[in-house]
Amino acid sequence: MAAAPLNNTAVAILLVLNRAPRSGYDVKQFVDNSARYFWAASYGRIYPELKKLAKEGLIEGADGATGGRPRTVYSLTKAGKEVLGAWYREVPETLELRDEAMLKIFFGDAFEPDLVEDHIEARRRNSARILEELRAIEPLARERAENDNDPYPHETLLCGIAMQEAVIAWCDQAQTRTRKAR
Amino acid sequence: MAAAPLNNTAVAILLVLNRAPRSGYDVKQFVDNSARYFWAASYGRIYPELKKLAKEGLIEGADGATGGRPRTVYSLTKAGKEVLGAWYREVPETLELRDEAMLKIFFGDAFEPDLVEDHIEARRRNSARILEELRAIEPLARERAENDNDPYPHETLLCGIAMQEAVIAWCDQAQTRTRKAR
DNA sequence: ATACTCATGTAAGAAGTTACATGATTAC
DNA sequence: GTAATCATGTAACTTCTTACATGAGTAT
Repeated sequence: MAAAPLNNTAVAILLVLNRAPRSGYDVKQFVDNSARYFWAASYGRIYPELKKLAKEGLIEGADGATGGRPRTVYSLTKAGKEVLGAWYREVPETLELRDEAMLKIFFGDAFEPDLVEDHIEARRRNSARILEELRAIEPLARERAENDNDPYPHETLLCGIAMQEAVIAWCDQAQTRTRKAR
Repeated sequence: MAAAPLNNTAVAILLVLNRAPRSGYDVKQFVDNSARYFWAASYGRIYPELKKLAKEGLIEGADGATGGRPRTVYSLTKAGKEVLGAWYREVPETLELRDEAMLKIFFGDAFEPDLVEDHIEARRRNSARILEELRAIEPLARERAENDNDPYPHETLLCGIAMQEAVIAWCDQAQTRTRKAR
């Protein structure tokens, strides 16, 4: 069977399971607590995808029930590691942004200036909130980077911080400039 | 009939038609040439959505054939303007990013350092290419902002430039830091 | 002539969200 | 006991991409 290309959910699952065996629930938690700002996955896709990957032999499930609570813990198979390695080597990479506030600002001329300013302000608040969250976990991430000798999660966090700071700075400048022009 | 919430394609269509009547083809062109970096739309969604919006009475089509080439030019109805205005006033706003390079970098520890560096480099090139494109159209956008007395498209362009610059700066720093650690 | 752009559309399938349903365990 | 969290899943629906098909006009 030809290797079907890995979808967004599949790569997230394989990457997470490559670190350690986990349940579907835990995969979702891990993604939410780490890659959430640049990669999303929902239960509605994770569970079907786990079954599909298991059927294809890229992962395998084992019973990991804790007490009476049923639980399936999945781990990568050798085939799964190979497919993941091949995917990792590929270079053309998705880069998609969907930014509704920016869309509203772009088309702002057709609406009242006050409304546009609200959206610049909303965009600012959104970035400020994310920035706060990122900064809150940054010390821990830095510590982990040193302890585990793995700089990458911390580095991507720094990228997120830099991006949010850039947007916030722009919001401030844009507000000043457009206010002055009124 | 209760107002169905506007989807991503619908808002793009309404915003574009609110500026001036256009064909489906032209809507796509306009979005591609302006909002492309933070809002995407495909023909496969635009044409069905045009019919749906027309059926709902938010837009209406008129024959705009040029010679023997058939063409339907759509324009916003009064109802469409109202729905668009209501949408514009809403504040909770989608903000989604899907950044495959960042995902690969995050999970880089499980792979060879050279590969991770390739992905940082790829991410940098990607942002550099976008930045070049944005900078190329910036002078024209600035001129238009002054002539049309509409600062917003130029402002969002400046935001895009700032974001790309931030990512590029981070790529440079991340490469230096992770190389040093090797 | 031939290649490109204009212009509209459909079919098929993948991907995705959201809401719902179920039940166990744990912390208060 | 009750609320929150752990844990798994499905159903219904929307959205979206991609590929294909068609044909007219335009520039070389």
